[in-house]
Amino acid sequence: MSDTIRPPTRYGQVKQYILDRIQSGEWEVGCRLPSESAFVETLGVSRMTVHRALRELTSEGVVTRAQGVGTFVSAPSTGAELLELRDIADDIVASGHIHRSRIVSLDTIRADMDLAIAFDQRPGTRLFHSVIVHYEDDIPLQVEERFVSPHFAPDYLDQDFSIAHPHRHLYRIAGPEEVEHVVFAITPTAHICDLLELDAPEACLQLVRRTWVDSRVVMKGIFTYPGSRYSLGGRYRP
Amino acid sequence: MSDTIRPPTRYGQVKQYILDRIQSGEWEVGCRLPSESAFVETLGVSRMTVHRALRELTSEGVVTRAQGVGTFVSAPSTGAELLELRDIADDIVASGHIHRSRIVSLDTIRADMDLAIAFDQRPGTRLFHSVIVHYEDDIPLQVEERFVSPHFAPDYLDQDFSIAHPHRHLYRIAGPEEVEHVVFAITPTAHICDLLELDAPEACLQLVRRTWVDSRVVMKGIFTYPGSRYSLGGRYRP
DNA sequence: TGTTCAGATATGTATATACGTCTATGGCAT
DNA sequence: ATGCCATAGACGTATATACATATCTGAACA
Repeated sequence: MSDTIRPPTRYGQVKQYILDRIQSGEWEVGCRLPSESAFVETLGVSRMTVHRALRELTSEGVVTRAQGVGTFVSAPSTGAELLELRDIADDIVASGHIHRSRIVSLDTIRADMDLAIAFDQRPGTRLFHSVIVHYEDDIPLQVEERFVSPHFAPDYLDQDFSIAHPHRHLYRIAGPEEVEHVVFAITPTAHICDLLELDAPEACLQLVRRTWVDSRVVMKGIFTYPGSRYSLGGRYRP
Repeated sequence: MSDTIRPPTRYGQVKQYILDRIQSGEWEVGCRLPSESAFVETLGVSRMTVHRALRELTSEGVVTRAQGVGTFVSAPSTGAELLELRDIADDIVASGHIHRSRIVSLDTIRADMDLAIAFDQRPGTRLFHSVIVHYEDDIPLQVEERFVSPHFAPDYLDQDFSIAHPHRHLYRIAGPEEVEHVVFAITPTAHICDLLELDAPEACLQLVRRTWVDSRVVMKGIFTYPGSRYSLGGRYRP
């Protein structure tokens, strides 16, 4: 229905040039893209123009970049990526609302290779896996988290639970596709209604809104965090 | 808990400078910000740095800009802004899924001043107000829309409904706060389960994901679209 | 009185250039 | 072999400059 029109701006054209080659399969997932300087020579535009195109593609989740390394084609979103987020409790408190929370389940798990890379730990390290219902005022929001913490004590289990700061969290949620600007909305599901034993399902209807503040995708098994001790090894095809 | 640290980059400092003044009330909602050139003289940075700071603040919903006009402080998000989006049906088809839809309700309403400005119409103009359930494959997603269309015929009501292209749509959804990258996720609610007379609520649990592609906020009563016949008049305080 | 048009202003884009920072690599000394 | 270090490569940021485009304003004009 909608023809793919040629973008009017040059950085838009560079974006389209890259998207076309990813779409056609010429540049596969995990494949290293030409460097910014190479694009400059190939396309005859300035490096700032290339940089802007690549920066936008990064924020759109199409490519992943690392300073000193290069640019790589991201894996297409499966809808269940691991995203690193700020603490939800802080967000709720900072926005002037009352925060409570209740732990539904809390276990420890052993990190597989993906989680180990994501957390910059060794495989087999014990991580916490929790399902927590956060309340913004009285509105419930179920969040599944995996995190690692040396300060965690199991007797928090029956108390109000506020996740301390220095931990790194990975929230498994619906993942990003190509977008410019982000809002994340969750409506409590029927499942949550049952979980909380709410007899008035209408109380669930009010939207609980949370906002991403850091949406960098941790590409499972493909990419490491900046500063990670893990080398990229031979995973990429240059 | 979290101290506000001074951003390391200059454009980050410019962003913080502006955010501080908005936070302190020195620059109120609707207030016109200094021009890029003015920031250059005041802060002693280059215009490109100011431009990048303002561009990011725009994508974060903090300010609204218009070429040839200026930069203005956006209204804080109430969580229910009017956003202009691309057609959901197109998104579903373009992503390779099967699209169906069902109209739950369809009425006409009279445009109030806000809607009139948003649609670039006169107040009192008849608009359509619809509640439609879109299906991505078999996953339901309820969407409330307001739109104006000369081509619309009421006998679409019992058919499959695919919204044609030239219409302008305004989706009332959870609105943006400060974010960099956007994902929108909706889980079908208990209300939707009732609406669709699903007896297996577990079928509702699967996430329906949609992605924003155009998230420009239409500031109600404050801003007009580029190209609108409506002048800005004296609404702003320079 | 209403219209047209030129100029001023503000943002949008593009380039060239420079420097900073991070990472990977390979050589050298231990 | 192991560790240290210099270097090259790649991305991140910042500036100065120029031109393009959209909007508003006010003066000239019919």
